[in-house]
Amino acid sequence: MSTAKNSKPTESELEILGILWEKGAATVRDVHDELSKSKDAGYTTTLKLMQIMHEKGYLNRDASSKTHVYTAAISQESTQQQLLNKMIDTVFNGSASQLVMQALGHHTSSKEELDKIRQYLNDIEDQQKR
Amino acid sequence: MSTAKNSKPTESELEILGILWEKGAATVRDVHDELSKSKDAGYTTTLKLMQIMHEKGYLNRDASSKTHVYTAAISQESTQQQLLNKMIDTVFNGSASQLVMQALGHHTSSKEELDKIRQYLNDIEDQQKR
DNA sequence: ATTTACTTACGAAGATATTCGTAGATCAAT
DNA sequence: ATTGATCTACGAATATCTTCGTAAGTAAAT
Repeated sequence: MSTAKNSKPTESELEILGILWEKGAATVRDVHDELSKSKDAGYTTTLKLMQIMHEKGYLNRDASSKTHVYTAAISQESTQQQLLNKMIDTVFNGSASQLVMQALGHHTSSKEELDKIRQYLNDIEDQQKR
Repeated sequence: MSTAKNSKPTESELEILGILWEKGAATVRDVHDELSKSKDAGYTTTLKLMQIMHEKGYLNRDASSKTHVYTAAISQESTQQQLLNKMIDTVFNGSASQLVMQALGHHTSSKEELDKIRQYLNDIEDQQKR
């Protein structure tokens, strides 16, 4: 069986998922308008994509009114994890910490963010002790 | 202009790049044998892929002898960065630290690795002070 | 010189992702 | 009731990725 969880959204699908994760629920029009800010695509293109995503199980659809309302059917977190795992595996030789350092090295992070990560490291270590 | 640096290798291309990053230089045969351990593909498939990658500028080719010798034309680090940036952008709402924590949370890391990351955090902070 | 075992080049089929035109439904405003 | 705006459904064109068969070249072994 191939659930929505373990297959991999395409690039375009991720853009749409991103919008839905942010908005919660949205119509094709909502998504399309948002998408148009950064991209140039026809309305029916967005529609078609969202229909396909619904078929694949990535999106829920409320079709009770004429204008359908969509929500993401897969969580942002599980999708992030999915993609991270694959990336660690294929591009970072299986080393999560290598990925972490690379990510930190080229992004200016505020002191607050860095502290938050430190705190997180401590939490992990505590948890592993038990 | 679209240099090799800012476009994105496909899944199959990444597998080949991974092998070349590790081996340094290799023939199609070398790569194919390595690939065959985890995958099931014909020799000419690997050949074709590597030819295309050469056209795209991902690979260098030494064709001075009958059997050509390839090396990666794009560095592992820049490719990692490229993919990370895109991922942070599209899936992690632009927050590198969010990605970092997600990556750490679901991978058991040794104390040594965690310490290495702490050290890294300190280095970054030092650098940003100046 | 012929055979054998490789190699590259080429073209095309197959699979998947992306794009969009057109038709038909729905509904509000005239 | 007709018009106009907006929606979904559908099918098909286009683009991109992946796969592999076949031909032709090269070199070593017989």
